[in-house]
Amino acid sequence: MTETGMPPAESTRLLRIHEAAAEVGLTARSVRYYEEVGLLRPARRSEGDYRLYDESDLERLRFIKGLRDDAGFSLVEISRLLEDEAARERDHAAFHATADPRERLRILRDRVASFEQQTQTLRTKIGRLQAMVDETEARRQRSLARIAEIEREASE
Amino acid sequence: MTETGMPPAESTRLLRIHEAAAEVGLTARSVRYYEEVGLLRPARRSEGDYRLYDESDLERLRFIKGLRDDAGFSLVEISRLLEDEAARERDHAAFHATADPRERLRILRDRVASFEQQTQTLRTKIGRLQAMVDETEARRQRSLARIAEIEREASE
DNA sequence: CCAAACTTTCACGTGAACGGCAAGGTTGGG
DNA sequence: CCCAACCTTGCCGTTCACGTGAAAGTTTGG
Repeated sequence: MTETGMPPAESTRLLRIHEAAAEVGLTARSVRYYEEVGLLRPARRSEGDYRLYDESDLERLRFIKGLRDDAGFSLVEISRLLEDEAARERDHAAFHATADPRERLRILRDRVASFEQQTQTLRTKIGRLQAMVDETEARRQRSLARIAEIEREASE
Repeated sequence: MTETGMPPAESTRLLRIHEAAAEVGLTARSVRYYEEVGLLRPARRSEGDYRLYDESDLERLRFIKGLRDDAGFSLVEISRLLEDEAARERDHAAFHATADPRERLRILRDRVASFEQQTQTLRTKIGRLQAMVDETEARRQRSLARIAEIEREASE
């Protein structure tokens, strides 16, 4: 009996909350909190009610952390962005539930629209940041101009 | 005596806190708070101790609001970015205090370095947002590919 | 099978970023 | 000079995003 012990070599390895949190750079408390406020659907549970996370959960956590830290979105804003994500997941299920190509096309087109909405939100933010960069650049240029001026005067 | 009443036709008109706040889209409470935590140097005061703001104060407030709302920086982060700004202002004073071209050049070069630091911080943030856009774009592309696939199958 | 290490829920605590109110002083038009 | 409409400094309240126990149950290596 050399090959009996392994539970079906599961899809992906399941992590408990501290492992999962560490993996994506969060704390267990944050992860529970995100579930509490509805950013995450309730996680799967072990026999003894421990939360278990798979790779797709980690991806979602990374996405949330990215929006929070990198983009500076509030959890409410993230929640709005993730509603689209949730809709996409529902669509994903619906997609596999039907074999009708017309229906499948409709679902996919919705997904595309949803992605476009998301990039739009992000690009708006990028645009505002870029405006600030431009302004700072302009001020830098003015300083450079004054430097040049002084150097010109000095060389006369 | 037709031209006596005007107090020196001041540099720029001075606004009281509510006017100034409204002008830049903040609340008076926030402005006082920003002063309290050191984001703003204490404002000038009127005879009766009312805070008075000029155009340069408004610029600073707009800058803070931009970092807060557009960039999503915390006040602590903004504070760090504004330390540079404060240094620039000190330099500005020092600049006008000296007539030595060599000294003036040094001050201006510091300013330029400070601006470059600031754009660097903002660009880092833009980069992270761009990465998220790219990822979303990639997912959109995959959906488009599947749409094309289904349409191809349908046309056979 | 037992102890150490992890987990659960519940509940209260905390720092950031203000909101709102009270009790007073200031300004400016009439 | 007066009064309505502003402002001042406290100071307590609130929301968000968690931190930090406490008390109890679960997992796992030895």
